[in-house]
Amino acid sequence: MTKIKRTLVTTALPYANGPVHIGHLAGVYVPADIYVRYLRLKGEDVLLIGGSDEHGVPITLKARNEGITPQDVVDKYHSIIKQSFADFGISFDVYSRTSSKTHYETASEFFKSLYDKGEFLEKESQQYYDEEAGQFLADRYITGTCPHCHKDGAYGDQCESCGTSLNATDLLHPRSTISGSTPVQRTTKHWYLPLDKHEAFLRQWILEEHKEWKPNVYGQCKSWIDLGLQPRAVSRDLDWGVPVPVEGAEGKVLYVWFDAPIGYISATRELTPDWEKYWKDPETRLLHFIGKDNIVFHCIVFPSMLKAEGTYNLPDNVPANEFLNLEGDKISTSRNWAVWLHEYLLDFKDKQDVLRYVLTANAPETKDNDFTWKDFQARNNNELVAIFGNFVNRSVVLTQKYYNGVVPQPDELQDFDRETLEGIGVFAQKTQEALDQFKFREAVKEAMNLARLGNKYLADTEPWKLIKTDAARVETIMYVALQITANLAILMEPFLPFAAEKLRKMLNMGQVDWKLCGQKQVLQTGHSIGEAELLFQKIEDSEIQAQLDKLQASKKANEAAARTANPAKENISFDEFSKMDIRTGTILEAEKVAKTKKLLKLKIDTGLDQRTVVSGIAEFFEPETIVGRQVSILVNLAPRNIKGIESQGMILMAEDADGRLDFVAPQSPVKNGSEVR
RNA sequence: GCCGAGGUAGCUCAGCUGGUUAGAGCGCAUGAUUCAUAAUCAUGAGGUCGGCGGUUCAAGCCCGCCUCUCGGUACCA
Repeated sequence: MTKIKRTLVTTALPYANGPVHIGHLAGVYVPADIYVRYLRLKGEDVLLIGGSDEHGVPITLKARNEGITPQDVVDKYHSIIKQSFADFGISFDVYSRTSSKTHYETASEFFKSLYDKGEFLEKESQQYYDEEAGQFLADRYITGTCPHCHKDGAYGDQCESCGTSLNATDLLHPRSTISGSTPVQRTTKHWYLPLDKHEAFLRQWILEEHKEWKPNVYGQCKSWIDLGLQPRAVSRDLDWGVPVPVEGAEGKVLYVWFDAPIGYISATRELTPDWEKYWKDPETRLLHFIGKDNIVFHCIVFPSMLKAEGTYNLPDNVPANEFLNLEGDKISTSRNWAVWLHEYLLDFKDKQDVLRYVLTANAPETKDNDFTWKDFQARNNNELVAIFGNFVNRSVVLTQKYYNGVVPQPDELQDFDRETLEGIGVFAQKTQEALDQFKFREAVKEAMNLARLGNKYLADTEPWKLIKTDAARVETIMYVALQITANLAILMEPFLPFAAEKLRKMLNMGQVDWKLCGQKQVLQTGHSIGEAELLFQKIEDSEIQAQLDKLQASKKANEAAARTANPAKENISFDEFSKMDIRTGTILEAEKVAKTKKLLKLKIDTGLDQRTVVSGIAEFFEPETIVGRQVSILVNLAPRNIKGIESQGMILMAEDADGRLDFVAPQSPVKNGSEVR
């Protein structure tokens, strides 16, 4: 086992096409920040790396839609994100961006290094090219008719109507969304990272040597490796990104997934000339904090890149979190179903620690979790205010009242005093053990337990009563209570840095010294503390209601948007319409197609014949309930084999805004085989 | 369908290599208390550990089947 001298912590680079929300925070930035603050307090050599991920097609699309440049888009979001992180207290050593000059150089060098070593495959393929715009088209820039469901408006990579992932070259009637022209296929060359060649290594490295990774991470890796790894293109034909640094690669950039993780390296390089020490010295430990959507990149793809390059360390652990939901629904940027960090910071001024606490105490460590405003309020009022803030306030107020703020001289300790002082060490120890294992939820709970210990100590000793009868005893009691208070000022620092600092100021403690954490004497007798000040404020119902109203408003806006029907397709002639032969028919039999989720095999009496149709409606209808129903069926659609069944025709369905399907059929019984027109 | 992760008190979660009456916090009830932002402290109620079957002296934990949730993947004429 190599001795660890330093730690490099990376946090997933937020994509610069929108601000940061609580899901990002809970999954990545809050735990990473807690961990790094903890290591720093222990005096360890550690760096926290972050930055904005600014390349990729979605950003170019957003720029085009808004009539601005991609650089404008990323400039806008990069500054919002960077500022909100800073205000929130995520203690990055560097927060960079992938549009920086250093990153272009680093990513180019990295590519060049793998290229020179022959680690890439070169492959030519057919891609669509827009002759009017003079450029190759990314999949998202092409729309056309889906070859599966025959709906218009499918994208080159996916049909949003039926959900199928596509190759752009499969689309019928493709159109460029840039110029509207019909693109032509051209041959283009790309480089591929042969992940399949690294499979044996990955199997050994992850499945054998990293059994200690979190179950969700380990399991997902195993799933992917067992599924078989494919070569992955590392370049694309696009003009936004890091140019591929080889001859004859004009108009090609590095694929965003390839350049983004290299952003960690670039950022480190911007930070320190010693960057190689953090990336290549085997005595450095590399940790990636990410969300579960990023597991494949950080456990399979990026390590393969690093391994192929040959001089870099591989990650030691990848403590990926699950997802956070919001009030029962999935967080969504496009649907504006989120609590945005920059808005939170305005709505809840100086309450960074409240959000940090709630997201830590309710972190999605082992499974998806739900954030609710009611829980947010309860945790603030019942835990931060009532347990932690209240205990601190009690001990400081009493000290002011009895001793003018001077830490008293303890008299002889009783057993209960000794047990309580021992308890400080126990909770400090438990907190640290949990932090060492990335169990942040448990860690913050143990830290809170120290405050509970304080409340219990005061309740049991009742100094406000003894002050009248046994003043000497009260000196001991207040001494002990103050040691707990001072310990809290240290122990809470990783979790609640703002409150911890305020508390240290209140106690006139000066700099945090983690070595004192868990000690029985942190404040010396005779030391003067300041006036009591509330660490946390109660949050009123009205504030919570305002947030709920805000969410309700975006829900309404979404519903309104969903009600807007898609624009009409271009006109066709009557002849074109009459080519379609639609008839009424009756479902005679229906059964689920084995091993599928959506498919029903239907037998239809079309009035002409009885035929079999496979239809993707199983999610909405039980087979037995639709037998006997009349339907409309397109009878002259070319037959197609689906899951080994010849499907002869297509049942017409209407799709509701939420994706629900319903039959399009006559209102009253009509003879089977009647023409629909 | 296949792969992965989950399903433990009303809510959020712990439960080590299977071992005595299954735990914590919040919420709830009762009592104590007033230094404190009606905060705190104590006590209590509440669980057929998703379901069925099996292995075992013993299963929340192991095995098989089923079921629900989340993610990935296949299917959608």
